[in-house]
Amino acid sequence: MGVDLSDLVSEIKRDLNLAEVRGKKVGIDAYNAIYQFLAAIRQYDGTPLMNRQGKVTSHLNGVFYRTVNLLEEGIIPIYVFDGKPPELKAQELENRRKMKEEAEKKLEKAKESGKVEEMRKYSQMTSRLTTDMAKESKELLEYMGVPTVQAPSEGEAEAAYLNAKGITYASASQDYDSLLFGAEKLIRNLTISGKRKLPNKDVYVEVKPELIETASLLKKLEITREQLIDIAILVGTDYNPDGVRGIGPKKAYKLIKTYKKIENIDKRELPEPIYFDYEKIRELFLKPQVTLPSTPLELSDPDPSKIIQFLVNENDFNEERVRGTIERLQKAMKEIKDIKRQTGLDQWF
DNA sequence: CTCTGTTA
DNA sequence: TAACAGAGG
Repeated sequence: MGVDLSDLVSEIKRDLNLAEVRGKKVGIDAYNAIYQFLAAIRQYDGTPLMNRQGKVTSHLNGVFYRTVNLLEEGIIPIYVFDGKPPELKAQELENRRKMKEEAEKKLEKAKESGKVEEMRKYSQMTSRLTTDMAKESKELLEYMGVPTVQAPSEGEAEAAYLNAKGITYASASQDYDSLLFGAEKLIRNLTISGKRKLPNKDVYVEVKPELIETASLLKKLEITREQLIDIAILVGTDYNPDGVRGIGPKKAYKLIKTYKKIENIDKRELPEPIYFDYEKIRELFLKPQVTLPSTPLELSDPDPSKIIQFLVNENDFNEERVRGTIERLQKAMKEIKDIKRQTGLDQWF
């Protein structure tokens, strides 16, 4: 999912020192983050964490510990949740639904034959982020004192808007769409632990946070954001998942460098005609549906008893562990207050 | 993904 | 102190 611009971005991306983000707000694409938790926080055979009623709790586990880790680094996470997807996304969403159905079938087969490796692989692929899960994640963050933002439409677009408006320092997501939506800075791999499992393997590799600045990218490529969007459309976005077959990032870049925009491209240069409405897709990236938050996005004091009630009593988390993490949370919040005092950015109340 | 206890 | 295995709910 998302646009694959890794080939174009590889030259200008750089390692991010987390100290650079101390005391600053970072918009987090909540869907992107929670989905990763759902896929990754599982037992060896792929069973997700669940409470006694059998409801999945992997997302709560991920949100809770990741958020405290970020706050301990002095980073203020602003989770941005998806609203209603644009109609043009229907095809992509349908594709994802089909993929999950396929994975579910394969999972059944793997279960029948008891192949544990495959069970885990296909379980991950069946991960579904429900509206309940999004609601529960927001609820937990509220008790933790961490603000959230409800996007009218695409969360990624809203997060990019907050960044463009200077409300956040950067936008964090694994997808490159943020760049198309107008984010100034994109952080990928915003994690503290630095370990990530390789797809389909039981091997862990070091992953470091990296920073991509839109201005550097456009300068390096000598193009405009509109042209970057055209490149993405040729390659394929969530609004035209197939793109133009046979055109990858490198070829798309050459075409746009030569012809400036999609409508100018010589038809003989394309392996197949363009059948999608590229003007409408462009519009979705250039003028996405976004909103200015009605209240300032500031941290507030955590409510330990509500966190305990929710995680321990309702979702069967280990009380000792949760209490320990709440202490870390409170300490981290105090330190952030100090950073703000020192840097004169105090907007606590 | 992240935490904790164990091992070298 | 760092690397690893196993568990978390």
